[in-house]
Amino acid sequence: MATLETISSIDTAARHPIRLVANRTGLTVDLIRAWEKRYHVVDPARSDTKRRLYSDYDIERLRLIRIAKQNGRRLVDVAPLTLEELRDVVSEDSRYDSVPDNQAEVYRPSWTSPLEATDAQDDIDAMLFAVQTMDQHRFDQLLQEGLVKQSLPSYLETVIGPLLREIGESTRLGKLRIAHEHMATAHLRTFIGALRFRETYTGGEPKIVITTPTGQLHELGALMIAALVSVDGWLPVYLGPNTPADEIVACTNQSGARAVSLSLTYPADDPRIATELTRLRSQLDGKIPVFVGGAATAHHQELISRLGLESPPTLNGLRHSLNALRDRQFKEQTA
Amino acid sequence: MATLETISSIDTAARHPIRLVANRTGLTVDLIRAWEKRYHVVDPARSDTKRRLYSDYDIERLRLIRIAKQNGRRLVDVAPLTLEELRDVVSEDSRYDSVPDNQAEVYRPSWTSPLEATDAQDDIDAMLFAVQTMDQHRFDQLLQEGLVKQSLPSYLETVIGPLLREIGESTRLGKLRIAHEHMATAHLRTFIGALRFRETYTGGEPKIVITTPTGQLHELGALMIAALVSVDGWLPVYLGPNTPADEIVACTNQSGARAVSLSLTYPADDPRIATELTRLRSQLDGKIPVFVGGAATAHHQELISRLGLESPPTLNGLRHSLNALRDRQFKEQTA
DNA sequence: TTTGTCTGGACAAAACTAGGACAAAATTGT
DNA sequence: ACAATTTTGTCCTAGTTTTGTCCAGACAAA
Repeated sequence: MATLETISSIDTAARHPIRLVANRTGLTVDLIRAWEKRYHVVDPARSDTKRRLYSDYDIERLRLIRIAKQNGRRLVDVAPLTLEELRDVVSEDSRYDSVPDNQAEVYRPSWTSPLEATDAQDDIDAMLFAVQTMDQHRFDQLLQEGLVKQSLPSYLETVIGPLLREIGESTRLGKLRIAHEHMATAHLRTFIGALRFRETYTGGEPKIVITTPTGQLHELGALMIAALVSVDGWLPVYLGPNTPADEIVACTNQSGARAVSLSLTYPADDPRIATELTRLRSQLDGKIPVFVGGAATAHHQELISRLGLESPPTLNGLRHSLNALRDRQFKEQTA
Repeated sequence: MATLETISSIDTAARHPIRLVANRTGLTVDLIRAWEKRYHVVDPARSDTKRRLYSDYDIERLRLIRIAKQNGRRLVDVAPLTLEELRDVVSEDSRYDSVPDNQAEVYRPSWTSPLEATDAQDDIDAMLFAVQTMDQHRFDQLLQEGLVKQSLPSYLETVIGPLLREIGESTRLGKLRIAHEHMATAHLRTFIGALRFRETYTGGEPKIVITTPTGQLHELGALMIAALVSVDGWLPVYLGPNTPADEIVACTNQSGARAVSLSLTYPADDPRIATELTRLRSQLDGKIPVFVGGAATAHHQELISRLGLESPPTLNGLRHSLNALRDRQFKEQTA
């Protein structure tokens, strides 16, 4: 029923200029015309002065075809499909390439990684420059543009994470003022926070409580985790920074969360970290795993292993553990 | 969805000269006239000597049309639309502004609720209930829906502000746990932060530095101000909470801001407030006004008047002061 | 007087169209 | 594995339409 509604809500009469179509689909104007010329991907109506006029239906088609191409389909194959067939193709593809695991990382062709590496560093440098010149608009723009280039997980890992470290470092060395760091942090808080809303919720997702323990005031790491796990179908219960251990426990119980993730960054040697982690682990249901990550994790390795907490070395490691956990719990549930 | 003002709150009295309209919309005087001549985009009233006199309604229209053009719309298509239709068009386009990079097809729930004028307190109660039950999704939904019913300024004043106070109060009284408050705060941080990006940026806006002084860790008040002033055509330079006075000064100078706004909430009796405000006022160019607001402002009235800071009693008071300031400075500029 | 706005028209830049060229990337054949 | 072929994105030219800016002379406001 929902699909019927959706289909009927597409206006086949609305007429949009090619520029708008390019904006919405992410294709270039040239490309849209080329596709039409070669494969009759769409057949837009014309104005009385021969300008192309597209319907919502056309736009949806083009968007889907772009996605199908990204998934490796050839234009010749998808061009003649109807909208419904396109949807099927796209949703089928999306089932497979969602989670690139660590091994796939290793098998990457050699030419990609140096290219991406320099690319990412260029982006980061541009962002740092925008911060230094207090060009907020440019900063936001760069953040937004960078996201289009790659998947959210790799973007967080290769751009946002390093950017945060460089900003912190530069401020410590006096290359940036505190005001610059503040501005950048505030914008990143907004940007990363907004990422979570790109995902849809069905209501059946397993929950994970994400926060930082008492004394840890930097929330961006935790927020990145929240954005990250929602990609993989978890529903983050995000509590912001500085949450006491017993509040984490209460929240986990009330929400029925299946896991907890904590971010530790600064100060690394705060003695409260040890007491809070210990209390958390002792009060929390033993079946619920506690993940810790962040720059300060290294200072507490001994404690972490003694308490039986998990500290995946990379974001991808965390994703992997969570996916395994979700699948395992799902099996137990249905068994 | 991106409703910033509702019709009822827009003054239809025609009184603005064309220069001011150009200033506020980011269009040139010539262009406004050309649009009127060719497409009847607006039909301003005239003075007895045939000068064009624009209403707030006209200005809002022109702003929206300018945005629609940026999104790729043709003037011929948008010119005949009503303000309501324009809003729909613009908000629809803005949904596609950033091209989704993932392959999952996302169906957004279609338009759900009829806009009924409910009491603000009902909304707040519903939000509090969502917080108490840790129903994040519902909470976000309520925040979003509430915004549709009224203009952003009145929404902040009548709903978000009181909601914040009630959450703080309830937590203090033990009706809510700290975890609830944290969750609500984190979501509100994301929500209000995202509001700023609904505004367009022409490059000509006067800037205002917005933050909280050292020791004041609650940023939501400041963030509300940032969202608020951007409605009126200011560009907020938002620094987050806890910024030392000399950093505020440095930032104001580097960005060329024309005003500073500080939010004081908790703790109200922190002695650093006095020292930081004093230092700020003494180091800052005397021509740049400093606005202070927030729950803790009442505790420092004497200091504020002694230093010559401004503390408008309401958000609307702040808006008026800023609008007056902008128009005054604009006149000086062109004189 | 000086500055700003008015009308109407002229002009130039930007955007779109059609057709085709070209090179990089992907696929196929040997 | 290598070369030939096809596919695909980008770019170019030249003609048209759309859109932004500018100008001139008259009048109004400061």
